[in-house]
Amino acid sequence: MATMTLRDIAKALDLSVSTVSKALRDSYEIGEDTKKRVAAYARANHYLPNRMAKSLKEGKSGSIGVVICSIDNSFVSRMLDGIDSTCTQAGYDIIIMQNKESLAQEKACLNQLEARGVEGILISPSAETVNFEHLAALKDTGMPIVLFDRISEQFESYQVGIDNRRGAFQATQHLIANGYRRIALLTLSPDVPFAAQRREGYANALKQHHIPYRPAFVRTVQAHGREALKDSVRAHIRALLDLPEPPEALFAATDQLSTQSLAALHQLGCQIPGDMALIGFSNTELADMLTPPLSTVYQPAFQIGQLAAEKLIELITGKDRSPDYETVRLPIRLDLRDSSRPRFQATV
Amino acid sequence: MATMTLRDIAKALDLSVSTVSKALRDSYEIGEDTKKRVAAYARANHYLPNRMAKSLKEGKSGSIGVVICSIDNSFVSRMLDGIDSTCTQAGYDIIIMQNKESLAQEKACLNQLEARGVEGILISPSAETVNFEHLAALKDTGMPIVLFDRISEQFESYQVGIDNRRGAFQATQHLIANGYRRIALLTLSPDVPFAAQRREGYANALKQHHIPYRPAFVRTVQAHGREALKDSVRAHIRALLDLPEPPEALFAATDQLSTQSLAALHQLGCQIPGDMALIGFSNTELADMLTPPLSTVYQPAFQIGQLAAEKLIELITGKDRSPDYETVRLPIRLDLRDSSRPRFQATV
DNA sequence: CTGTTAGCGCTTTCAG
DNA sequence: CTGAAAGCGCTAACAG
Repeated sequence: MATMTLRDIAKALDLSVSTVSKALRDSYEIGEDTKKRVAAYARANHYLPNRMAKSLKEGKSGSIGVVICSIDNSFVSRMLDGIDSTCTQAGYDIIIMQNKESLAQEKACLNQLEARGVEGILISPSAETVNFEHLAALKDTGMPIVLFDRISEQFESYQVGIDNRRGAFQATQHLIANGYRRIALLTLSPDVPFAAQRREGYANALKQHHIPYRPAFVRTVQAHGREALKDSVRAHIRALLDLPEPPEALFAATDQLSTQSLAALHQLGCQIPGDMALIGFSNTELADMLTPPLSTVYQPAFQIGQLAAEKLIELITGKDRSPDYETVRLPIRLDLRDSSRPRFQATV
Repeated sequence: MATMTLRDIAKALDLSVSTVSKALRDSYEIGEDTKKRVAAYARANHYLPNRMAKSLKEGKSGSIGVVICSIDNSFVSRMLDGIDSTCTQAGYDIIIMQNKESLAQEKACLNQLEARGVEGILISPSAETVNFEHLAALKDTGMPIVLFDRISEQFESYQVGIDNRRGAFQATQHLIANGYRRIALLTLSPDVPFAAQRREGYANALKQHHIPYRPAFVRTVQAHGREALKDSVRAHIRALLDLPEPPEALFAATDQLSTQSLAALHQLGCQIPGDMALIGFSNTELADMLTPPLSTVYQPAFQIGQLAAEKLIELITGKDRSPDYETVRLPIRLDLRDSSRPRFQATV
């Protein structure tokens, strides 16, 4: 009773295996009555086709690999939800692997997925991934790949994310519009493509408003682990506050960085936005309820996941006939709240 | 160059397929030099064993199925991280499926996973899952199953979660200790096992302190979708506030319910804890930074995931020889903050 | 309309 | 020490 196979049901019904197979797949070359008998027996005995066998035979696994930095991240899990929703609908299931911001791990994930026979890969590269040779090699193998979230201009492929330059530009410009001129940036290494793009957006906004770019105001967080990152953020913020002329506002260029900045500022007894205004990339639904309500650059996470998955499925099923690669940049939304309220405005 | 098989390498090295297979698995019956040649060629040509074939042959897939309500939930994703960490270490990979709180979906997930040949299943049942026949049937098939998070006393199996009764008891008792007597409960239907347990804990605490149980104070949220849930929470809270004698404190018995309650109370212009104290089940790292800082019943999510996965792997590998089922109930931690600060105490 | 056959890539007896 | 052969469960020609 363990697992029922086509042969079992063929034997029971005194048919051949292939007849049963075809009957189950509703082939035109099988008689109605036979189909019914087979279907009835299968249902009654809870027959489940063995997908490993089917996959092996057909050379298709019906699954899609997804590589992300960490599943324990609200922004990421929102994207995963989007990915899952379109994949499930299309009949694919997904195998999720975490690179934990390590290039070595990322390669291991990719190998696993390839060995598993996934039909395509959705990947948001690790923070250590500064070149894309391993992905290029995989792509040359014929594996459909779509980059999402952490997109890169160095790598030719389909990509879905946001316009990082523009998002960072808008956030910085918003601070400027609200009267801040000494604006710090907390971000990741410029080796990380999306971080470099956000850095540019920040710099461009300053430039456009004739505000000098001060290297001391641009802080690069290298740490990745949960605790290490927390400590690093705190150290950077303390360093900013200790500057002879400290900044009046901070733009945190990452989801994690934003919430950790808020925490660190609290811990250091810093008034927001009185002592330091704050805006960050963040998708937390709790932004409204934070102290103070946190201004955020909101990314359409679910939609990014959906679109990336749709694109990948087009590639897999060969619906995509276009010769060129395409990068979809979804618009961000600026959710302005108290943490970046205009300078010198009376507190409500 | 697409995918290299054992046959390809056998042909290239003028060996037989079985020799190559054995060489790669370092069999004692293969000569050292042959092994080296094979290994070298395999590495040089980026040979990856086809896991579908291996799985089919061995009847083992090397994968574990995980069913959760929704991946887009910080508590869940934390547990998933725990699961993934132990599974990856043990060489299993995981296939995650969402039931979206629907029993029908849950069954579909289970079928999928079974067909995929997973070697065991970790499941946190949907809110609609009030009986466990489908799980029992699957278990009788020989499929190792471990319930996590949403554990049930109706279903005999290995389970890992928290002591819901005790957690709810402690939370309620804390409110009582802080001077609140009119305490409302916002929870899910008692048909949901863990919700029933929390309800009991709440009731027991009241009873032990000779506080009457008022049905009007116990609100059951039926909705599940993101928006529907939000609306439902708001409606319930409004109803509570509109009572002739409204409650002074609220205990929200779920992660989602807690944050939505906070949001709703804000929206309705209610002071916390002045007009209504609040404590909730929640794992958000942002609790400290909410307005006001939110008192929470903190569950060791990562550890729940880890333990459940460890147990499952023991079952799969047959290390578990104990005849009886076991339910591990991890202790919760009460993180007390301002939202449930003592009644009549001066605001800081 | 139904059955026979071959084979997906791999592991595993069983012979050489 | 190496190879030939069978078979995991399924599908897809190709025959009947």
